[in-house]
Amino acid sequence: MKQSRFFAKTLKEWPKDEESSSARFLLRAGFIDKNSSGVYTFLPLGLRVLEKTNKVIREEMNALGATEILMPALISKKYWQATDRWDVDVLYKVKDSSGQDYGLAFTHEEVLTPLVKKFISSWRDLPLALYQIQTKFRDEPRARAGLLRTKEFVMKDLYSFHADFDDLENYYWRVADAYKKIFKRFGLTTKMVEASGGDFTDEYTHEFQVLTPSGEDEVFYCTSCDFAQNKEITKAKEGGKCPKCGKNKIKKENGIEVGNIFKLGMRFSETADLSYKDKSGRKNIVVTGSYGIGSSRIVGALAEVSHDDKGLIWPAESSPFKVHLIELEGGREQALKIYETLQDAGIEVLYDDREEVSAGEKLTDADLIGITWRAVASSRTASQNKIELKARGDDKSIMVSLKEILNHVK
RNA sequence: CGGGCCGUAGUGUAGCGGUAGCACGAGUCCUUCGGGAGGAUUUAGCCCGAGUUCGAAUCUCGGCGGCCCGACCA
Repeated sequence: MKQSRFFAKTLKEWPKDEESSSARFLLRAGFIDKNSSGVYTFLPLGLRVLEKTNKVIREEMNALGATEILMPALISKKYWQATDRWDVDVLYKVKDSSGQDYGLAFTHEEVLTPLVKKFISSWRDLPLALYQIQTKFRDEPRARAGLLRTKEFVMKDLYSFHADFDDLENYYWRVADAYKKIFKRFGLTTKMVEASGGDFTDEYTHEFQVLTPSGEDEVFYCTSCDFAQNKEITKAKEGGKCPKCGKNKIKKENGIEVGNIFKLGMRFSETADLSYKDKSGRKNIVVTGSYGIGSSRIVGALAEVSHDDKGLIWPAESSPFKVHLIELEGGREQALKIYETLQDAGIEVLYDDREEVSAGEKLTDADLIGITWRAVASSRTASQNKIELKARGDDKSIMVSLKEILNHVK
């Protein structure tokens, strides 16, 4: 992709009013554009990061044996009434021209449960796991911090259906492992934290929290064992005794919730009469679980956690491009050759071919955008017949040949 | 939804009752070219409404919008 033709521009100034560093960087570097409070456009750079995020999530969901579907966002009132959720505060309500009421989905149990009812009848149909990656709407009383809390956001939601609680339990922990793997691939360090199940279950649920001072949740965890609980439910105190291992190693930190997993049990299936016939022909209620990952929020969390004073630093799996190729004075011929070579090798490259843009500006932009690898071609590098290669997080660059560059960045 | 701060060219700001200015951006031309270049020239603005006043970007009230704190957060 040639940058001269790319729909993205960095801003010379910091966006005014924004305090959250992820919002400041994502806006200034041209990843997103604010349309109104809590509502954003994903510009090409931001969209690429979002798609990378979704790609990783898809791979891990498919590995769990889950199947992808896409449900509607516009949901007729009757579905919300069936679960008694037409009047929840976060539901956006709309009317069509004939006066029909709809709610914009903030979650999809209402759609999913009646859907699978049409498909599940026998023990042979279970277990079943379906997921989607889709835009959710929530009438947040207070959007904040760029992509971290928005009114419209992209979320992966997975729902599983089981013959009994044992099977749910087993699957639940498999999903937990998949989640850990996903966040690890993003380079995000997360804590799996016990939290309240809200209206859904008396049992604890688990949240995946990225620990950072700017997170809006508070997490109490033990530095000696794996105990971790959300402030909402914990009895642990900072510096106090760990209820699990007994040591005085409780620490308090803020976190960004990037995922959660729920054992719904029979909460929705019972009221919806979602059931199956077991091997002896007896009717049983289906046991369910639901599992979410906020993929647009992950983009925000990555920006929040991974940057320096010059700009963003994308981990390899999230970077909008693999290589940012910077052409400086006298580097045209060399740059074109690298560009072609990388493209032929299937490596995504953003080629800064802009003319009449100063070297300083190009390099500053590259730091701001934060693509994992930066390659510079100039008269200086051309004379040595090498390319200057630098990882965004590193101070030092190395001189490599055209062949070597492929080994480094692939 | 309570509280606070704030709305001036595309962006960032100055003006604090009396001719709306600066920088960046964008356009044109010349010179530059390894860390947001220099000169010339052009372009573009007071969130909306009411009130006070001879006169309002400026004061008052209302609305709308943004950010932050809190409440809320399937």
